Amino acid sequence: MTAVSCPTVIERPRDLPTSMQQLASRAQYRKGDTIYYQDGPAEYGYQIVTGAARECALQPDGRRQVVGFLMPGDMFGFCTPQVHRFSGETIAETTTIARYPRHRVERLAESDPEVARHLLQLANDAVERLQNRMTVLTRPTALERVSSFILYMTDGVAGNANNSVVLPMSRYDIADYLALSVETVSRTLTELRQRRVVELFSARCGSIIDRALLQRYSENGEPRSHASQWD
Amino acid sequence: MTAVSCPTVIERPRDLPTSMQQLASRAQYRKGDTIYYQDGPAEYGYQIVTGAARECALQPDGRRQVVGFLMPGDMFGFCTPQVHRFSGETIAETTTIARYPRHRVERLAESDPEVARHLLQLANDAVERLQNRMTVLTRPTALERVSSFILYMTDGVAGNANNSVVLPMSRYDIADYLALSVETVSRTLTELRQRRVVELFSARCGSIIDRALLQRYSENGEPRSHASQWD
DNA sequence: CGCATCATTGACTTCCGTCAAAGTGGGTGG
DNA sequence: CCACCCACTTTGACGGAAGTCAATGATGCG
Repeated sequence: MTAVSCPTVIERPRDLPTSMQQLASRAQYRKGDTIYYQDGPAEYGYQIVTGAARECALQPDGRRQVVGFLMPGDMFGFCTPQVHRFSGETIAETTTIARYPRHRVERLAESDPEVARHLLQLANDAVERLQNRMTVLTRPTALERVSSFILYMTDGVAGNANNSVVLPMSRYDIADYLALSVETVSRTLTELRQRRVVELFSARCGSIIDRALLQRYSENGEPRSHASQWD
Repeated sequence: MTAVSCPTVIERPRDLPTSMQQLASRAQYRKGDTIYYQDGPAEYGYQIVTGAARECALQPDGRRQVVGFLMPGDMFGFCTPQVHRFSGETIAETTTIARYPRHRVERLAESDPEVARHLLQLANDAVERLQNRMTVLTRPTALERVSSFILYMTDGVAGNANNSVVLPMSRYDIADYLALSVETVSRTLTELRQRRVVELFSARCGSIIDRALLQRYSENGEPRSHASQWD
């Protein structure tokens, strides 16, 4: 069972009030489609039905951050000001997404406390996603970041009791998520493979061989913190 | 006026509904006091009245992250599950904080849509704080991170039209916020001082000499992103 | 006045980013 | 069906930036 210790609390399943579900419409996307644009109007909230997506932030200097990955069941685009802070883009070859008109959801929330509670919950989820990434970004070494990431991608994924790893996103996406160069991501994966901690059947699909070790790697590196000067 | 481009949208002022304000009680803290504990019950939300505080995450391996700094007007501890993900600790010698019982606020939100809206807004603020830090953490060089940080600490601070910089927190706090070593933070500040971009009257107090340059430093470094493979 | 905490500086080493090049695989069109 | 192409992935060599270790300065509080 090995209770997972750190950043990997994911919120995949979500039971919505039917009053809210009824507002949804579905849309099909193909790989690389933009669901919504950064700085564009935030008219809808979304939920992945099948496939996968990513949230990106394009910075003024042209750099790209991948802020989070979205898997089936994940909801996103609800906790945002009038204008999207990120863009949402599909990753998987074909992705189905349920779309909720935000203003109607919000109107519903005014009268239905249960819906309001769910909206707050969605905000919490968004915070959690961000915090997951932050945790990973504070790890000083590439080995720790990549290890964390692999664990993150296996834990909490629906129907994944075993140790299989599926990476729907490219190495570039991973690199921009972990704030590393592609080369470093690739090298680190190779190293994990050579150390027989994971095995990869193909570039994007494999399994964990030694989960405990991976866990240790992800928390590895000597403490470099300056905790509690005042007890 | 040089519109600030990037990570520095802060949300200092906050007009709360009086129905919510009436729930508040005040408390005095001294430097280093813990306002609430990570993994402890989240019974209250808070607002800094005077002084300053930090949110910290202690990781299982013993490392500390400083997740964010809280200045007068900032609200925090509202957007959290039953249990605090962070701890909250005061930084300033004496800090006054308004305390809102969460369950009463939430109960109020069930009947008062305006309060509910404010709660969502607070979630947005939390997201914004996290995203500020994330933006900074993705900057590859220490110069960029420290420059961003200085700008972050001057922009949006109430009543700071000028270029004065006040750093209520220690170098260690800054280091744990930027995920750098203390030495690197110190060295980088020294370098900024030598290049006459900032001046420091004391370790924690100074002013910006060349804001434009600081801005450039904070966005410096060649793009290292892998944007839009599929345009 | 003295100690403890915080801050700075220096020397050395390691890790990662950059540049460059080769390898892989899947999809499309001939 | 095959071949080509393009996007993606991997690997290698090199240099620079930041972490670590160690020591010295500053500052503030008792």
